[in-house]
Amino acid sequence: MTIARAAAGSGTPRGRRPGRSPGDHRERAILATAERLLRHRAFADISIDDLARGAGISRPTFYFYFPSKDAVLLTLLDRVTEEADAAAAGVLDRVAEDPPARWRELIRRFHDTFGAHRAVAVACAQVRGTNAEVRDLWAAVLERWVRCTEAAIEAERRRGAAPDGLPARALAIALNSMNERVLYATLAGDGPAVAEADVVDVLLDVWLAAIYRGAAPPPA
Amino acid sequence: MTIARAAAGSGTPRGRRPGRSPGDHRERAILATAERLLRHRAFADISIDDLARGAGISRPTFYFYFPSKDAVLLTLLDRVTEEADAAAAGVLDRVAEDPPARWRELIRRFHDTFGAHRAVAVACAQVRGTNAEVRDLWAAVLERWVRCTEAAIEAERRRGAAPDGLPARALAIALNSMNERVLYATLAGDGPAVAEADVVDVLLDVWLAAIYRGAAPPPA
DNA sequence: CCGGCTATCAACACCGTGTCGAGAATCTCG
DNA sequence: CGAGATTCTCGACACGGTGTTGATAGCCGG
Repeated sequence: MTIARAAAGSGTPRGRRPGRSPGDHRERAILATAERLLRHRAFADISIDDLARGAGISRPTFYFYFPSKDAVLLTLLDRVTEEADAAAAGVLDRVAEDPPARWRELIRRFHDTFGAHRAVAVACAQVRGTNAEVRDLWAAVLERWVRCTEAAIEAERRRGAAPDGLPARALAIALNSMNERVLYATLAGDGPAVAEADVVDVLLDVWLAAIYRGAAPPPA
Repeated sequence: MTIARAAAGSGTPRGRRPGRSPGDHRERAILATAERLLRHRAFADISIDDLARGAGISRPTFYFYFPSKDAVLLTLLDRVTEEADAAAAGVLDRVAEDPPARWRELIRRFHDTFGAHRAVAVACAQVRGTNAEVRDLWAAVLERWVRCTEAAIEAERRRGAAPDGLPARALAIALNSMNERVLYATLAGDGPAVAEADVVDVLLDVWLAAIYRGAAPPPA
């Protein structure tokens, strides 16, 4: 299964045609300001006024481009998850060629993508608690990844590389949830965390143990 | 290692002597109101006025008992984690007697405790993003559990029941993080989740695979 | 050159938080 | 008992952030 986006689109929020208009420039400026401020301040500590001023407009004008502060973050999240999807695309289709290397590649790419946008990732994790749209978007993204993982585990089982055991879906949920939480703790430095240099290998180790049960998986 | 609380105390917030005073009654009323309202509304949607009215006092009077809305939740969280600590206490000291049963018992007790107070648990998870005190308290609690897990894994390795591999601390962090996230998703019904009836066994399965690597652990 | 779309902002209404200062109720001890 | 401290209470206020309204300015096509 290849990761494919379900046209979550959400393109330009207001009724302007996409392309080269003065308003398009402003919209980008707001998004850039948000990502910039997020590097030094928590999302809750950034006001709409900060975003507007950073983009060189007044607060009411902000509302011409986005319906709320949360919508800005949602757009940012959408971009990042799109990037992560692209980075992960196809990796799992070739798991059998060299299982440990492929699984590692998958985990590493997620780590790299979210590491490159950690300000956005951290802000989304923080806001997910209070904002239903962010929560739902993230849930949908995670669901896609869970399904990919599930399909790959089942494929490994079919070719006899992985033993049966837990339902593939339950296992896929547990492993992806672990990755989310561990990666977040590492990137945000929040709570007990694994060192950033080790985190990919630690996660990989648990994935392989849970999927293959100690038996070294044979390449196809 | 037995779980022991580090006297996080935080007892009565204002300068009253603990015991049977009219103010003590009010304080309990506020806490009870918070836990009750949390069952039907998100924490962010509950105002200090709601809490005050629920406890039969005015908003300014609320501030006599708690410095903020978040402080109420913090007190609630402190209670629940205390309960979880008590439930988990000692279980890991006897892992070797019957490893699968003991590890399962540990996971099940956490599940039961947080399941019994899911409104508080869910609210804390949501607020952790924006409130440093809740985040820090939770981080400290998790750190204790990680250390217990770590010690138990090392003990299993010393007696030859578990093979060497990942540093015990890294493994303990990964597994506890997985539990936190998966349990939260299940209790809150947020995102891809394992059915509540299965969640303990799913988590246990990954723990055993990661710790013992497919080799059935011998009892002492 | 006019009607409609894009874009802008000052001013306003609203809501929740937290503080202040003035009290009432209760307790303590000479 | 009653004077002084302490516990407890709330009306009224100041503040800061959100989202809306209505008026206005540029711009582009017909």
